[in-house]
Amino acid sequence: MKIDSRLSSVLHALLHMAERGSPLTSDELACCMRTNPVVVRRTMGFLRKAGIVSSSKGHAGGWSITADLTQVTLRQLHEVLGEPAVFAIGNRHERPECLVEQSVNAALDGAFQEAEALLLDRFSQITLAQLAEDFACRFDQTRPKKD
Amino acid sequence: MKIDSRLSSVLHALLHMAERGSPLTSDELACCMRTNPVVVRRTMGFLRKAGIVSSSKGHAGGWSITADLTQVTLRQLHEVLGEPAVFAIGNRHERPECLVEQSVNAALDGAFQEAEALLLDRFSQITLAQLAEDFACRFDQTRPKKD
DNA sequence: ATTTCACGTAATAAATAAAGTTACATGAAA
DNA sequence: TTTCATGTAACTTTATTTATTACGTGAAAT
Repeated sequence: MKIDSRLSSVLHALLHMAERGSPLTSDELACCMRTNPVVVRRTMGFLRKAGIVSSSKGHAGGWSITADLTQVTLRQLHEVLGEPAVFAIGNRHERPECLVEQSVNAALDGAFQEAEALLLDRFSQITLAQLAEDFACRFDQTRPKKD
Repeated sequence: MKIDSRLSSVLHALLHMAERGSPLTSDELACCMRTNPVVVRRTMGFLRKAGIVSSSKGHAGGWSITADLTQVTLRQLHEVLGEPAVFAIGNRHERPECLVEQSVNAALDGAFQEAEALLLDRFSQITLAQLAEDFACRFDQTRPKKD
């Protein structure tokens, strides 16, 4: 199953942008995410439309964060990316005529909806600022002698 | 994203088999599941290896349930099918060197693990017998005049 | 016996969707 | 006016699931 890693990708990009003050180009982001600059532009375009980042052309251009890191949650980013399907498993037919299949779907849907609600709730409780702080801790731990 | 609907499929098949006393052929199952008999045999083969169903060749052959419907849970079936990946979204790289990406992964993994645990817990609480009963209710509701 | 039926399985093809790539237009700064 | 960087369309690649074809095995009916 090929999974959608765009949320992971944009988070990675956003944190790098938060670390660096000046704009990062699509090529730079593509390099640290091991992907292609066009893919970066395509994906970051969703965030631009949502006002989370801005892009500028020409010399010293690139991508910058415009939103407040404490206000952007993972859930918002998930929505901005078009709320892609969360699950890789699911019903064979969405609206079956067969009563047997309707029972099966009802049972599975109930479980999936609960799990998705939990996931989105967790996503809504994590902000970019928290991730940036977590990164700062990890970074400090790699330089234990700095006292 | 192409989702794995095998769990849905085998549940559908198992309930049809529970309704009917005699064995159902792969062609019959394929017909009601709108798929191919070879796909049915391939998927049901996992359940046969797990001792949930048996198959017989020749005239009047086909698939039968051997397990107790009250003992088979959706979680067991999920395991029998090889515990396929639950989520369609995930990390870009599983073990990144980049500290930024490690922070991102840690946050996402935590949420995913909680949601998966909830889903599997729900799955473990639903038995084939419960689904069969749910179907019986739906069936009765389509024949309200029967008294 | 032998014909029919149905599963078992390998090998291959088709379908699907994300990701990657190419190409070129737009616009800003040096 | 040259260089740099984004914006986007179109196309290709890649990975994976599902579907299909083909043939083998074995059980039951005639």
